[in-house]
Amino acid sequence: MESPRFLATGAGDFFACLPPGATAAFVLRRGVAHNSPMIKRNARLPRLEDVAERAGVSHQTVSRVINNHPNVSKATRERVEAAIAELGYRRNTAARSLVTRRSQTIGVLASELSQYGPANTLLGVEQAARNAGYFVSIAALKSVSRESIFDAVRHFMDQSVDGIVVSVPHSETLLALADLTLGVPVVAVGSLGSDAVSGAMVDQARGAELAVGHLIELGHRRIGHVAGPQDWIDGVARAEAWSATMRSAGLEDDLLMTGDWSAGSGYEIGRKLAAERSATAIFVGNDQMALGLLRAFNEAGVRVPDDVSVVGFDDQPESGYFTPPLTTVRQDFEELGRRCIDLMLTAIEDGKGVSSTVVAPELVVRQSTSAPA
Amino acid sequence: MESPRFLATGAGDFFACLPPGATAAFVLRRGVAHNSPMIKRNARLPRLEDVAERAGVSHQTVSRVINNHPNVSKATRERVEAAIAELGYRRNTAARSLVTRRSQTIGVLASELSQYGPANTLLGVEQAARNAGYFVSIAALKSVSRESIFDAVRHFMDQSVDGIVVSVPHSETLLALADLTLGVPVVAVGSLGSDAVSGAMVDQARGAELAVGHLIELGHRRIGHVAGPQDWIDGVARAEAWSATMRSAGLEDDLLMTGDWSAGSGYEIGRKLAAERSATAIFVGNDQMALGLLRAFNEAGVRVPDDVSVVGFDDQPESGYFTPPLTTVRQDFEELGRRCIDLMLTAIEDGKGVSSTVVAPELVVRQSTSAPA
DNA sequence: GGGTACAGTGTTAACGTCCAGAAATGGACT
DNA sequence: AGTCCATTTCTGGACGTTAACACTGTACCC
Repeated sequence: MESPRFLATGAGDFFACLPPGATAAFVLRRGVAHNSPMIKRNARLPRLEDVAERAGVSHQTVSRVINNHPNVSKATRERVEAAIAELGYRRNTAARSLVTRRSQTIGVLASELSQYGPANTLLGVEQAARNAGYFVSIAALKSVSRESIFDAVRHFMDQSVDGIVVSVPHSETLLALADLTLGVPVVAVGSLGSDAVSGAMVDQARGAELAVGHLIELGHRRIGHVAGPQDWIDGVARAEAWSATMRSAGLEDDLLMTGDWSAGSGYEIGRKLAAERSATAIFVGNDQMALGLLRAFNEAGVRVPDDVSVVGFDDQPESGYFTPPLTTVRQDFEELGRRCIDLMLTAIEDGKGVSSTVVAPELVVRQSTSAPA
Repeated sequence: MESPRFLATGAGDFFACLPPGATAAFVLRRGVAHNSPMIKRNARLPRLEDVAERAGVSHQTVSRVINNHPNVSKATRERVEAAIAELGYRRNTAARSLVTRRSQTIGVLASELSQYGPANTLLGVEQAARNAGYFVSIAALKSVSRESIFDAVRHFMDQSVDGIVVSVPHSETLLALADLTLGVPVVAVGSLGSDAVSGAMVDQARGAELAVGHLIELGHRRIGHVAGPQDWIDGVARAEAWSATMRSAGLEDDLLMTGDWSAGSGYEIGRKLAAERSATAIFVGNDQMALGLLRAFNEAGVRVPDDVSVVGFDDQPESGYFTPPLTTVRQDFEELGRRCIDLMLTAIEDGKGVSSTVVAPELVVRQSTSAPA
């Protein structure tokens, strides 16, 4: 390695540009503008041809080795692998994707990322995708409009992603997507999808049923629901399941209010509820609105759970520390992400059609619910 | 357009494969496995050559148009632009990046994404990067270890990203990165960086000073601090600034406790504090731990703010709805992301060296603070 | 011994873009 | 008309990979 033709420190190392004998730390300390693009431009990474030369084979044979083709003799394979390790060769994604028309990238279209659910869904999706050897490109929407969705999709198509995961929790989004024929698989997460789009979701109906069932079992008869916005898939699903569960138990489903998921809207609704005192229990669409409710009740002197029971939805880490600790429905977002990528991979790799999968929720009973007075 | 050689519906449309006269929706409804990879393989998108043919120029001229080279006559440019629009041409990223050695992609290394701060930082970074015409690739770390950081960095290098944004809030991470010479710019977000890495951060010291200063002004003398973990950059910075502010006001800085950011740890510490009653005010490292504190105080009959004042840090959306509404320090994460991408772009495009930038925090006074009894 | 079969390898040609240099175009000036 | 220059346009490689096909040599069969 006296006069290397290209920059590579060997041993599979991708940290280039070290003068012989110097540690990486040394280089940084020297005050060299290591992050100037210069270095990158000067650097010439080893390519198939270089590996081939070193191993004494053709570049195609090297390609076979790195792609695990069967028709390579053991001896050759080992020689090539040694050469790869020595040179620290790494396959050039751009060249590969130019010729294969595959980018090994999955685009994730997300919104509401500052909320607990969507953020954790993203986490699960990213983990699963990277494990499967895919890159994850993200487009977060500040506001959900047809325009911004199309923008993001165009962005992804420019990148020629192999598939798009849509984690936008509005019903409208799915409709907007159904109008596109993209040429790549689309998987919705947090929705069952449609006849055209695969979907992975937590079973919202079952979750609501668990929550309302719990209240009914405790002996409540007047159970209200604070729904999320009705342009959200989850908002609708939970409201409908509340309604269905009430009716099948022979109870009235007339105490329906609608918030916007925020603690603020929960607070406003809570003030009204505290004044009316029409229900002995409230099933709230998410934990944040439940937090607002609790605050309003506390201010108005309504005791939870003695006067009114409250159940939330999500089980955020904080929910166990509300005043009082909140009974709620837990969603396993990581599992959700995993399922979603499973669907995506079968669609990309096996060319499978549309299908959906459902993750079971779980009721977590804490201290915000009890039998009615 | 009787027998198009490649699939494109014209009018800048990237939704391919429509038979003439059919709407996209129609195609989907037909039950065709639209998301099978088949369609993609069959599809042949227009390229420079196709546009050139249509406009009656050479492919190089088209290239000049899309890259805004000056030496193209107005007439030619218009003809080319028309052809581009008609064919719905979009530049092939892989081919471009193969030859330019630029991927137009920024890698974001993130962790703790389920927490408010990091999630919003990501949002800001993504927004700014996409606005600047970059793709955003994400690698989320489940656990922060040298191993997982190197994995993620290798992942990014395989993708040949043009730069890496590091949003991992542990001090250790920066150290791990300082040991690498990557050949691409690295910008830390949520840290000032080092002599080798640029950084953008919210001014934690100023934030803590605002919080503690507010309490001192109200007349408090015994002010405790519930710090975040001391392997977190923010945790250390806030604790140190609390200490410095106390001492420069001639007050003791001996009431220091350490939590782990969670409401749970805040609750535990809150129980101890409620028993001891050693402080008249507590500056808590983040809003979640403050929530735990409030709950512990409420259980123990300690009134906030009458008996003890509490200040948080972050200003999450819920914090205004705690019991009582929390006085806290707001961080503008979006602005933070913007600054971070600014640094990145100058590093990538102008080859500028290492620098850092600081975003000012803001004190939000609500009802959890008052003068001591 | 000539044929097939097939594992193992090499050769050549794409993929779609950008870059350098060459070539053409059109005035302005001799 | 011829020369020169500036502007505009074209031609011919790269870039690093994979795919298709061609070529060896060995094993095995009739």
